[in-house]
Amino acid sequence: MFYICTENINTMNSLTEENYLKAIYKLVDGEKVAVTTNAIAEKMNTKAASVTDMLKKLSDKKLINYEKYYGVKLTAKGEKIALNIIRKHRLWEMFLVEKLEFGWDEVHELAEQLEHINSEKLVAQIDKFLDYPKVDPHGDPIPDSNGKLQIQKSALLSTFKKNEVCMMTGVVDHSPSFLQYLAKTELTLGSSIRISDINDFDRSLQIAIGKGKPFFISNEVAKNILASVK
Amino acid sequence: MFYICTENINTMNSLTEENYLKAIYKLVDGEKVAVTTNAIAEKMNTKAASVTDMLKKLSDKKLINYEKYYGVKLTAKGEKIALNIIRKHRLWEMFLVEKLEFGWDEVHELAEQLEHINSEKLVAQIDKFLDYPKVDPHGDPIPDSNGKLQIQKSALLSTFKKNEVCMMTGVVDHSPSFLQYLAKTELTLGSSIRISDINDFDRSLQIAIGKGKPFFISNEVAKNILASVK
DNA sequence: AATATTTTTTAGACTAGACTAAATTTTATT
DNA sequence: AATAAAATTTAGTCTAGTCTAAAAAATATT
Repeated sequence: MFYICTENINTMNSLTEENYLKAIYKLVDGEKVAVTTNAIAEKMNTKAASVTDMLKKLSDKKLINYEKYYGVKLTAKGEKIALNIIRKHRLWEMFLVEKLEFGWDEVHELAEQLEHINSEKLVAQIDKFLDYPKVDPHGDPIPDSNGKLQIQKSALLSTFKKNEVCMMTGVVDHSPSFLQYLAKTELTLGSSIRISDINDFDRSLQIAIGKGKPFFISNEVAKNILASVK
Repeated sequence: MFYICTENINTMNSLTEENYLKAIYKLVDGEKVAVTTNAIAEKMNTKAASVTDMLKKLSDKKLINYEKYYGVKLTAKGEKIALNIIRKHRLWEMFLVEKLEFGWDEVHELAEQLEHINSEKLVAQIDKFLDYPKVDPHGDPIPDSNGKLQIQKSALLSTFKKNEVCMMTGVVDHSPSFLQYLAKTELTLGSSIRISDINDFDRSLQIAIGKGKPFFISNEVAKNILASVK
């Protein structure tokens, strides 16, 4: 059963409130479990006591369902707001990479600022300007203006078998250091990857991109690359 | 005598501090007089008492010279920060109009948000993307990255004489209603204007744009249009 | 020059959001 | 089941920025 939120989400929420909603959304991550106070505190780089205060506030605003000592879930409205922020974040990242020559490892922090700019028209125009992209520079799906998210079915590169061919669709680790490492290889979104060998010793892979010559990647790297069968 | 600020202006200032500095800069407007507390309060839509508090704070940070009961002036550093915000504001306005199909009457509010985004690279790239514009969509000059402002020598359209030809370079009134009025005429930045007649009765003007046919504008309108001799 | 008016500042209070320390509730361990 | 440990909440404090009301200084008026 699905509830779709038709409420107007463009009531003013503070920057802090928006960041809490986003953090809760990311901690839920598809699962139906309630999010704990400590988990939010860690994600927000703040203390549990501060989180409790904010949870009361968000609960009063009907953006989360909050039960003392139990945890929180987003309401339909809260989730829609969170998805709208994520939409803006990913569209801005795409804009920075596609139009302003930013590297995919340097857009995150800046998008954290830009995602809070409040203007429906701006978002719509950026979307149009980019020709309605479906994923951001890291392969993460961009929610549509109704907060609908296209779920992409991808698996970790580490789960593919020898000689299989797949296409890189995203990354798990978004850290600049990992993205910078990838930039040194030929591994980018859309790369056609063939697993030419798997080494039993350390589970490292030998892969080839397109018709290029094979090279090694560690199992650690393979576990942070998303790919879909062709 | 001119003092050029070579200090790093990228120390963090709050959004509120930035808005105060901008307000003070705009109130000084080239003149050397000190700005009064009440004037700032009015511009910031706040109360004089709140302004006094902030002036102390900005004074402690060496961004303004503040003497009790006398008024304030920006220090070189304060002025540089203000100009940097104005630079960002005008570049964003230009971006919205040139790239995202915004009208010149609807960009101001949005640019008020965008001007506080903190990223040197972003500003540099937007500037480059727009091919280093010298003026914003309203004809206001865009300060360069050192905070230098190209002063444009323009006069009010109401000061020109009969049969003179000039080019529209800007507007005095930036309100959406005035800009929307102009959009209904052919008066835009760069328009070649010939004063075909001046009516003694109400000081209204008959003007022609390029080779178009003449039409009337009130003196009130003429007083809000900037133009330079060809 | 004395008084009235306006402007500005001070003093004290409020809100959002954060913190520490203490209290409470839940969960884990014996 | 009793107790220990961990998680969470409460209570009280702090800062930034705002406010009102009162005090002080500057300006204007008689």
